Amino acid sequence: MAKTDVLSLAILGMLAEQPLHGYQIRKRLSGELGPFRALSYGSLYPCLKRMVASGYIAADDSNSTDVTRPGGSKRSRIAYQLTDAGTDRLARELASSGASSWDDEAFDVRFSLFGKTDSETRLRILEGRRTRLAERLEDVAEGLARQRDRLDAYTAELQRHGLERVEREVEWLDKLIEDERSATRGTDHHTASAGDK
Amino acid sequence: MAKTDVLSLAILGMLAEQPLHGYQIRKRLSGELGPFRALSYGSLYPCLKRMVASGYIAADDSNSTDVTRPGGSKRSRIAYQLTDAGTDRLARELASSGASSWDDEAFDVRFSLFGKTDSETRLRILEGRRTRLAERLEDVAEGLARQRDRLDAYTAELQRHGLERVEREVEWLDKLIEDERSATRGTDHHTASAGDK
DNA sequence: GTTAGCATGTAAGGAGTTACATGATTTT
DNA sequence: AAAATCATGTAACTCCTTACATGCTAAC
Repeated sequence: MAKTDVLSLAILGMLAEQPLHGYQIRKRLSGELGPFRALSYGSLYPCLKRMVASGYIAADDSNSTDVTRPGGSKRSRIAYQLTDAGTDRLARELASSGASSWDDEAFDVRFSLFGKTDSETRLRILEGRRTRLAERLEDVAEGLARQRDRLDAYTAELQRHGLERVEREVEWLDKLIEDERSATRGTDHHTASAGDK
Repeated sequence: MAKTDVLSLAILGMLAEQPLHGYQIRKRLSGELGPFRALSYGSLYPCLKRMVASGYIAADDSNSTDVTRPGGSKRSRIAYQLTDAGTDRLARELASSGASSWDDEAFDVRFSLFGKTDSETRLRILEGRRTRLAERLEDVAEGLARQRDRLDAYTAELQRHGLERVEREVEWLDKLIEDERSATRGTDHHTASAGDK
């Protein structure tokens, strides 16, 4: 288990704020995470089903308050909400930078949940992501050096642009890391910081 | 058919320069396209197989020049090269901005083949890509406006950063488009052009 | 002589998409 | 009353990765 697929984590985080039904989850997910992620229903509903089966969320199919029809089959709108197990699961997930939060997608989801994450973990994730990008940078630079001559102008430009993009993301991370550190110094530092490690 | 999967296009383009064997193709592919694409063998070899079956490439399993062994089974190193059909296919693919070249991945591959693409097609692809990104920009801006209040600081920052990234890519494309246009005016325009700039 | 890297492949499976199929509710 | 949009779901398929399985060749 523990193989937290990214989607279910995002859903857990979303349901922590309020119960939602599938259709709403999809819209928010699409909006919340950058210009990415158009997530299809064919992906979402089976995931919700699995999560119900695992006991992390409960389907509240109350067609409810208005039982005019004998068959009672209005059927639309199934609201999902976190169970206790789901709340636990989310808390555990949020506390550890567990199953690789460094991939592009996983990082975005983790980052969008930073509001519910403690500052130590935030820092760990930001630094992990930074390390990962720095490695990529090295790989590319190395690759470039090895085959420099064989590259036509367009391929070289593509490389340059890709490199630039990653460099900018590293700068972004550096800024965030710095902010995080100064915020920590200011506020919730509980153990004295004297020292070594 | 016609459903040009990206990988096979990249391979066609690569083999147009020289015959290569699978292992080499993979290394180049990994290097050539930005910091992306680590492409596994489990993906590559079946694709090569399909392409052989379709007649676009030929497998030259010559263990050849050195037939000391009676069984002749050295087996390593299968060089692939374009067939006539493959050359045709590549030419057709390169001439049309066919099956959506606007996705992130497809665009990168198409761009890396710009050296073999005529300038009209180059322009069409660059502009198509630009349009696609501008649309995304609109979608995000709209989404942002609609839910502005419900966003915590981190999610908002993620959005902002995503937006910035796309904006930069649009700028990059604008620069390329401009270059492409002025190059066209300068050189391969057969109606004269005494240039200013 | 053993490790590291070159070289080819297959099988199982994950994660998602498209297309389909259905029906309720709101807006025009 | 028609059209748009809300709402849920399934089945088939695509594309890719991981893990496995094999063997050659160069370097240390």
